[in-house]
Amino acid sequence: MVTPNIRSLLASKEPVQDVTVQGWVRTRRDSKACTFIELNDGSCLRGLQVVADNSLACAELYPKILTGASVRVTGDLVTSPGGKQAFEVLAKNVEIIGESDGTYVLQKKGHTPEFLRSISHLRPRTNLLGSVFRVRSRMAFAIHKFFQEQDFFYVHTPIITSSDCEGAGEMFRVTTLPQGSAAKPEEDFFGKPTFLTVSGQLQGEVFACALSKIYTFGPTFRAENSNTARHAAEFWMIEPEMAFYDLEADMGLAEANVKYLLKSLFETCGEELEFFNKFVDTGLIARLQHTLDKPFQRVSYTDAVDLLLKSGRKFEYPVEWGQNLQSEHERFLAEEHFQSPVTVFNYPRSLKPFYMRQNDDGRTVAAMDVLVPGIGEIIGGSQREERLDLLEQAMAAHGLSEENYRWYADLRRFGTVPHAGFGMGFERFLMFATGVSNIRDVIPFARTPGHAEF
RNA sequence: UCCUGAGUAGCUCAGCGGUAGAGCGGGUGGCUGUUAACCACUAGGUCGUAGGUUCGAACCCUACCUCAGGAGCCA
Repeated sequence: MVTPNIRSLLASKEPVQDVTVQGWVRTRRDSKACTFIELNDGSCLRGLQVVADNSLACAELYPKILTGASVRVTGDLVTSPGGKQAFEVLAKNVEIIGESDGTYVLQKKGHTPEFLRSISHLRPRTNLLGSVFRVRSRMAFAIHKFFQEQDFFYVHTPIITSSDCEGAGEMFRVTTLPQGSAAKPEEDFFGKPTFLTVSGQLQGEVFACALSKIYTFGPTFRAENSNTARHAAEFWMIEPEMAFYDLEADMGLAEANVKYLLKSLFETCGEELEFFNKFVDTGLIARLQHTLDKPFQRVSYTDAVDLLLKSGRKFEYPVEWGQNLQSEHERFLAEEHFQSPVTVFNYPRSLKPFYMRQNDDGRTVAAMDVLVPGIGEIIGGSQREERLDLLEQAMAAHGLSEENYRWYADLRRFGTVPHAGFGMGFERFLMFATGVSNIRDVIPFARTPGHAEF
């Protein structure tokens, strides 16, 4: 039996006879002649009010209908005399599918995100996490739409890899050898050391140099001991890679991508946005609207350093050409100076990985980072070095073996083309889109140092 | 990994050297087309763990554990 979800019932234009609805009880209130059940099935933020008269045969069950119980209700969808909802279901029968008892920890009062993290198996039933995960699903779909509408092909790059996307971070080892084994890597399952991927970029380049425009969208793993609200050991990344794109075109695509997603967010997640704006971050909708309406600011790394030096601001870390921009510097640029997302480009060569394209000045590479207020870096990308001789020099300078990266150099050896791409952290984007300030609350089951529950 | 702060009832918190508290949630009763319903009663706690100081410690000190915020690394 398939029953209509609450979302579709609440969208009804008129009363409907004989409906069956199923869901979980958020709360029950007794009245003299009837009981009121607030029913939610996760199909939307709002719940459906069920009114069950005490004269029904099922009335003896009412005391057992506690918060968290699952019930099946048959009745009529009628206009509600109460002020807080247009429709309600006047029950003819209420059936308990699964009971709940007084030990069910979710109350109708607010819970802290920290407590909800300790019950990851129940937290999707809350308004906050339910909203986050509905948004997550719709944004994932919008990402595919954005790229597919522009003739990008979705490529499934490997999860297990033997190549290190240098500069992306520490890797998790994948092995079938017993713990503490002294066996050589040649004796391992794959005959060589293998790892969980830190990026699909290098393999993405293979396909961009064949299908022209591709994207990957999948899980990524970093074994960094990072303990912050913005890092997870397992996260999802969107990585487009485009042949015949230069850095300018790359930056343009990154901006268009973010704006497309925000437009889709406003169109498909209105209720959730209102909820976040009310309970999570009161400046959220205004900030997203501003991001959508205004062009992203662009500034070269060199100009950004000048801006920081001339700001008259005292920073904890000194600003110096050739040094990484620190969090406080990025925050100053995005939150105070530009007060909007800002794309910083042309970073010092010494700060970046081997595959980024060297600029004519000899000291910078065609790299770019998109910084957004409140989160910091949300996108990192570059034009790739397409000139074989320069790529080989860079590999040598980074101490990479020619043999391991021969396949990568082959892309330049045979029909090389200018190409570029970027990576966007999906969870970072969701934090920006929802105002939720901890990455652990925008991913269903967070993996962070010391934590891999479920 | 470093710095800072916090751990008291199922949840959110008050108490900060002298008998362990409230609201919500649970139970019982009442009232009521209610909507974070309301009213009364009630059950529920080795005050994170282990040491120490003190006549006396939830409170002061030390170590450890856990969590949070910030930093580094990055997406």
